[in-house]
Order: sequence, then structure tokens, then C-alpha cells
Amino acid sequence: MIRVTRHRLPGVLQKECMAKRKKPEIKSPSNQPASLRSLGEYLNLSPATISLVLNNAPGVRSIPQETRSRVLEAAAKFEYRPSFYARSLRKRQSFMVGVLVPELNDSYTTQVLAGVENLLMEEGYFYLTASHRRKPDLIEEYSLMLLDRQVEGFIVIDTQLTHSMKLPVVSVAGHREIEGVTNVALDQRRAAELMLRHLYKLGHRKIAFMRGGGHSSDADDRWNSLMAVAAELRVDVLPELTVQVMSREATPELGLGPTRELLSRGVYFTALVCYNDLAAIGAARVIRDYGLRVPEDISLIGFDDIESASYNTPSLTTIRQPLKQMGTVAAHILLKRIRGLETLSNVSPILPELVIRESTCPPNAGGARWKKS
Amino acid sequence: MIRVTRHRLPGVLQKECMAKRKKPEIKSPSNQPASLRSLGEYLNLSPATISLVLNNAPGVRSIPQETRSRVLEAAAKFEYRPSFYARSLRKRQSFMVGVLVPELNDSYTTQVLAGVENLLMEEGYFYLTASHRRKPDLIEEYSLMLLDRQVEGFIVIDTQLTHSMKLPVVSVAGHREIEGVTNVALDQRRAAELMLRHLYKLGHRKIAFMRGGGHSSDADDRWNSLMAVAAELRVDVLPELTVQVMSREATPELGLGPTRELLSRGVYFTALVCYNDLAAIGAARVIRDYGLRVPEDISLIGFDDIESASYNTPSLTTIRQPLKQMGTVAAHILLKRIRGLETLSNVSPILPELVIRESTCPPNAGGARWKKS
DNA sequence: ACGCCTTACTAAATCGAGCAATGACTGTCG
DNA sequence: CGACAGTCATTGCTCGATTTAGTAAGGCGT
Repeated sequence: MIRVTRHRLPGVLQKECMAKRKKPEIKSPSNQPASLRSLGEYLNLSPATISLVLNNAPGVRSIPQETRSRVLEAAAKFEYRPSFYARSLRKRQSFMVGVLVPELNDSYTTQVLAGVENLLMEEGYFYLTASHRRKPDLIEEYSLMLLDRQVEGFIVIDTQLTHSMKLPVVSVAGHREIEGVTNVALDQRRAAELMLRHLYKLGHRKIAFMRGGGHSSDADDRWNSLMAVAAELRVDVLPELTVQVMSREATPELGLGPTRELLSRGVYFTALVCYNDLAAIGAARVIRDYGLRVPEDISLIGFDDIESASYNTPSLTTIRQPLKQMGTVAAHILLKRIRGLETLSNVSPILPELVIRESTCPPNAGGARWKKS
Repeated sequence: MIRVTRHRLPGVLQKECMAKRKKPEIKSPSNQPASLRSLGEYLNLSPATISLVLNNAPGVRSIPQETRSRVLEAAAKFEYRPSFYARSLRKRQSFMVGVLVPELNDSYTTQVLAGVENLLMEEGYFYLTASHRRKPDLIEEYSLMLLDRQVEGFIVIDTQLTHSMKLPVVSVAGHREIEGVTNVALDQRRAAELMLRHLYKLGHRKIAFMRGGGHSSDADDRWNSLMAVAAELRVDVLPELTVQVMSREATPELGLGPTRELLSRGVYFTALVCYNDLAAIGAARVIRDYGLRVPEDISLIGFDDIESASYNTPSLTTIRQPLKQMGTVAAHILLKRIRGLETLSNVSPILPELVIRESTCPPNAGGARWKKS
């Protein structure tokens, strides 16, 4: 009876095995991507051992330093990279999250996304994006597709979810309160304070307001906060000095109609709080056409700090949402939730920032031109 | 000796097997996601059969209609969705591509991305994005990470690749010619023709030029095309009427210096071809400060059609790159290449579009104000 | 000489799907 | 009665990594 050293046997078996199947010759490095098995064959070790060493798994303690370095060396030599799929299949973790956005070609979305990406990358996560163009059925369909792909959670940006999901969800600029969805939202109250306090300090008391359309979910919130702060500062909000955005275009046209309406009423005011930057750019145009100057006759304040806000003449004083930061925060919370550290509520609202540019100054700065026309 | 009907046996075996391992009870639908096995257990069929039916595989012919519908029904009932990982592992296909971009928060990139996404979604592909902030080592690192995740190809946007990859690559706004990389590029020649012909038809002959800085890879191409077309139209390109962008800021400041320089030379001209929209916005500002009007005294033409181009006063005449379409085309070519229909060369250049707005008009439209200051 | 511990590993199952190769049974024909 | 075709499925391996439960060899103690 022939005895063979036990732990040499597998090597022999494996070689026979290799002969049976297509033989990879001398295992040229650039042939096939290295696998645990190919490394095992090369080193005359089992795949299990290689796995143990490479993952520094608990059971590795029993493996002598010398073997370890042999493994490490071989892994480096053949540029071993574990198969993500095999690993994900086994560990039921994909290190991916799904991101649902209304539209990719939109600076709000992409700024948030930039923040999201930053944090996810740092943590070794990737993300899959799907843009649903605000169609509920696409939201549904895409979330299922992302679920199929084993995302571990969702970040939804400016997206109307209708029901809760089985996975953790963090929503940026979301409105509804939904079970299992953490909301990351701007502190609208603080934004209103920044706007009105700025105008108030400059000396403005006759302030006109342009209210957002009903289609935007932010609009009501923003309006209510504005009203609350105005009351606090004892600034009158006169119906004659209040107009509402009607259209839902994403161009400065937005501000044209309301501003014309306002000026045509002939009621004196020194500052206009616009619904957003786009509207403010439109408003500036109308005011100039009207023979008045911005900011000398009328100060203008916007919201969002879009790119054009600083390119415009005059450049706009506005409220900036730290969008990138909001993305980072969202990703951070999501990962926490994925890892089981519940952070369902208690998300502190994001603080906005006042950006002072050319469109605001003290009232009547250049000598009143009002009533001239 | 007991004989059991052969094809009942597996059912029994499986039941015993179930008893040995953790028994999933009555398989409540919302318990675990359904798998081929769980469906098989439920229907007393083997996973293989289920797979056959659901994939409509060749071997399915031998399976009677009745069994098929039973399978289909059960799959619907338990909302069976195949595991992407298992499938990808087996078929070595991930239905994912990698997208490398310099920066997410950039409208050029995201417009292209929107096109890419559109087409990929239609074809059932997703993509993983990584933004490398133009750092070569990050480009390298991220492409390896994407490779790990089994992407089937790459789309790179405005990204300097240094070497060829093993996978198909399509580059948008890429410059270098690299083995295995298909370039999707704008037809700069055509763009130059659109710009100059437009000015020429309006009657401009004294045309000033603002050249791009050397840091942009597009800049030289664009300049050469411009020169070629100018020669063709017999339009003089005078050194006195040529300036160069120096800074590399991404704000209208870009156009300030060059335009001041140009005006300070005191040489008469009626139109200025700007390097891009940003520069044109800056130029417009300087020209107005100088006491001249756009477009009555000086027509201005930009490039890119950024959002602010239409918001600006006056709005800019410019060249639009069909970025979304470029993204679509890139994705289309990539998928073709992934599927093995080689489309390495012969990619027709993308045709730009002239967008006529307020910043151009015939020369001396409002009566010459030149030399007034 | 016997058991027991340590060292250094390995076998085999698992994740879920996909196939190629087989089987078992039924019915029919020579 | 036996061979053969046709139905209706099943077995068993594969993809590559992870993990648990081992096992063989050698050393040590008594």
C-alpha cells in the first residue's frame, strides 16, 4: 500500500483535473484574469487558503508567514482581482446604491450628485443612476430594475416617491413623509431669515414678494417661512406688493409676467424678493426696461445661486443651498442606515448661505428715479 | 426492493433535503426573494426546468404547454426576478458600462451623460460613473475599479486617456488617437463655417477674433478651422484684431482681459468671434462699459450654447454642440462594439448647429457710435 | 505507547442561474 | 417480446469567492 503525504495529494489531483479540462499551459498572466483557483494551481494550494490569506480572515492565524507572502506575491504577480460578482453573490452585498433623479441635465441634480459620488467613492461604493423624467411609472420601473441589480439602498433627488421601499432610502429635496425614507432638507426658515434680515439691515421696509407657483413643492414651504420671518421683523407684506409666478418654465421668462404686473400697479417699493434666480434675472430685465435701475431703485434677491446668478449684470444677491454638501450628507446617512446604524429621524436641516452680490444695496441709493415713468 | 416512479423521486429527495436544512415553511411570498430553487420546490420541478421555461431556451420544446404556464404563473405569483449577480457570473455579462468624467457638476458632461443614459436604458444597460477631476492617477484607479465590476466597456467624456484598454472604449471630446478608442467629435470645420458665413452674410468684413488658451485641446482645432474658413471666404484675419484668452477660469472673467486689450488698440471692427459663450458674456460687458452697443456696434458670437447664453442680455448668437446626441451616438457605438460589430473608425463627425439670437445683426445697424469714446 | 494539542492546510457546501448531457417512462411498431 | 422513438423532465457541472467543519502530520507530555 502506497502512502502519499496527505497535503501533496490535492496538487496531484488538481493537475490531473487540469489535464482533463482545457489545460491553461503555463498560465500566462495576460491570458485569463487570475482566479483563486488559478492562483491555487500555481502555488499548489487550495483556493480556500488563498482566500483566507487575501482576506486576512480569522482562520488565517494558522498559516505561516512564509506561505502568506508566497500567496501575496503570486496575487501581485498575476494581478489578481477578485470577481465582484462572485463575491456579491456569496456575501449578498453589492456595494452599490441606486440614485433616482428626475433629469440628469439639471444643475441642481448634478450638484447633489457630485456630493453623493464623493462620499460613496470614499467608502468604496458605486451608484447606478436612472432618470425618470418625473413619470411615476418610470420611477416604479426603475426602482425595480435597480432592486434587481442588488443595490443596497436608494438616494432619490427631487423625486416623488409614492410608497415605501424595502431598502433604506434617503431623499434630497423630498417633501412627503414616507415610512423608511430619511429626508435631507434645506432649512427654509433660516433661508427666509437670511433674505429678509439682509434687506432689513440695508434699510428696506417696502418689500415686494414674488411667490412661487403651486407646482413646486418647495414653493409653499418657502412662502410660509418668508411670511413668518416678515411678521417677526414687523415688515408688512402688502397684497398690492405680492405677485405669483404662473408659468413653470425653466427660463428667466418666469419672472417677466409677475414683475410687469407688479410694476404696473404703481405701488412704491424698494426691494423685490424673487422666487428664484431665474425669476430674478427676468425681473431685472423688466425693471430696466421700465426705466428703473437695479439695485439703485429696486434691490433684487434670488434663490438657488444658479450659475447665471453670478454671470448676470448685475450679478445677483441670492441664497445658496449647499447642494454638494446635501449630497454628501445624504450618502452618509444612507450608508449608516445600510450598515444598520439607524438614523431614520433626527436629520438636522441643512443651513443655507447668503451670497451678497450687486443686485442689492440700500434703498434710494442713486437718488429716486421712481415715478419718473 | 422498492421501486419508485423515477420522476417523482426528486421531489421526495428535495423534500428530505429541505428537512435537513432550514425549512422555509410554506414559502411566504414576501419572505425571501424567489429563486429558481424556491419555485422548483413549490411546483415540484427542478430548477433547471424553471430556468428553461423562463428563458425560453432551446430545450424548452420538450416541455408541455401546461407545465410552462404553471411555471409562468408561479413566477408571476412570487414575483420572481432572476439574480443579476448569479446570471452575470455565469454568462460573464454585466449589462453595465463604465463612464469616466472629469467632473459631474458640469453642464457639458451632464448633457452628454443624459444622452448616454437614454440610449443605455433603452437597451437594458446601466452605467457606473466615476469622476476623476482630471487626475491621471484617479483615471487609472477608477478604470481598474470599473473593470473589477465587470463593466463591458467604457465611455469617457473629456478625459485624457494615456493608454488603450482591453475593453471597447468610446471617447467624447477626446483628442488623442488611441488604439481601441473610438472618438466621437464635433465637426469643427462645419462650426467655423456656420459662424463665419453667418457674419459674412450679415455684411461683416472687419472681424475680430478671440482665440482659446492653449490649455484646451479643442482650442487649436477650432482656431485652425476658423482660419481655414476665413481664408476661403477671403475674410482678413488681422493680427491687430486677434487676441488670446489667457486665464482658464470658468466664468465670464475669461473674456474681460482680451476684450479690453482689443478695444484699447482702437482698430475698427464690427464683429467679434469669441472663444466660447463665457468669454462672449464677458466681452459684452466690456463693450457696453466702453460705451458701445451689442449688437448695433459690435456683433458677438459665442460657442457652446451654455444655459446663460440665452439668459444673457443681449442673448447670444452661438454654436450649439448637440451634446445629448453625442452621448447617444457614443453609447450606440459602444454597444455595437461590445456586441462585436466593429465600428472602430468611420465615425461621422457630429454636426454643430447655429443658434441665432440677439447678439448679432448687420454692421452699423444703429448708426455708428464708434470712435465716440 | 497513547492521547492530545498545534500547525497547516483542504474538502465541500453555498450563493443563484444556465446548460449539456442524460434519464425514465409511455406508447408503438415489427 | 424487444427495440425504438418520443415526451418530459432531471442531474450535475460551471461561473468565482467565501466559510465551516474538518483532517493529516508532527510534537509533546506522561
